[in-house]
Amino acid sequence: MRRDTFQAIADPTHRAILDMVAYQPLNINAIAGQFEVSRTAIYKHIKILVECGLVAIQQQGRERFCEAQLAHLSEVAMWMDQYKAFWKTKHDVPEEPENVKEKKAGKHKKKKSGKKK
Amino acid sequence: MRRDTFQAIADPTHRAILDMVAYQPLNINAIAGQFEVSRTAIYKHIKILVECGLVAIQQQGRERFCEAQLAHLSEVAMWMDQYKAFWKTKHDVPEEPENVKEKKAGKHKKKKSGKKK
DNA sequence: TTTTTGTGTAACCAAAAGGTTTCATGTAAA
DNA sequence: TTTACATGAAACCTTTTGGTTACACAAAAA
Repeated sequence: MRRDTFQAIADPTHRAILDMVAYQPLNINAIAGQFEVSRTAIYKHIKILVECGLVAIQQQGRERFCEAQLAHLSEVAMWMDQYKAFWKTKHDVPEEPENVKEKKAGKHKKKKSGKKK
Repeated sequence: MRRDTFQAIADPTHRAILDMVAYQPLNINAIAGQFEVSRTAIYKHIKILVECGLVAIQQQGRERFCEAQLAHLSEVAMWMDQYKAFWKTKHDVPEEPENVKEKKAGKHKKKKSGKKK
């Protein structure tokens, strides 16, 4: 099971949880209540975030409050920093490469000799 | 199948491929030759990167050269930007978009002047 | 021409991801 | 105490991921 910051923020649910607790700690039930899936499923997501160091848990009575520990995002930031020149100098609307359009249009299409079975 | 930039860069193999082709296009065999796993496995990774728009493919004869299209990283950067305060303040590396123009391709991180937060 | 090289893809497989239900346990409330 | 609540975790299931081998085919080389 991969447990790094890149993997952690790859999951949309993880990002949603981080968005929720970024500015105010919430207990686990409060977080789970915002999602369609079960509390257990959300609990597993939170557990992963804790293992990655992106969320810290603070016990208060029988409740456990999750608070964001976003410093670990710097790992991602540092990796991206080396490529910042490739997208910061341009506008922030990325262009779609031709190959992607072809692939999305249909896999049977070839660039040159179009005979494929 | 998730096909977004966050998911794309979550995979260490994907990041390694991007690192390889960031500054020079390489054909698929050349990329696959750098990994332990089979060419087919690497091909699938490249395909995902193409579908995410992070790699573009340019055909030359029977070879297909992969080149990085890192503009899509801005999606990740924009999400992280909102939390920059949580980890940027310790390094004190503020952003100043007006001064970025002299930045060229390269791994050098430049110190910039100006205050954002 | 024939052979080799570079690539695309199908079929298959094991492991991991991501969900569920169920139950155990500690704390708070009645 | 008894009950309700908040959480942790086990057992299980289905789908996705990430790999393999085998093969097809076009382009380059011999």
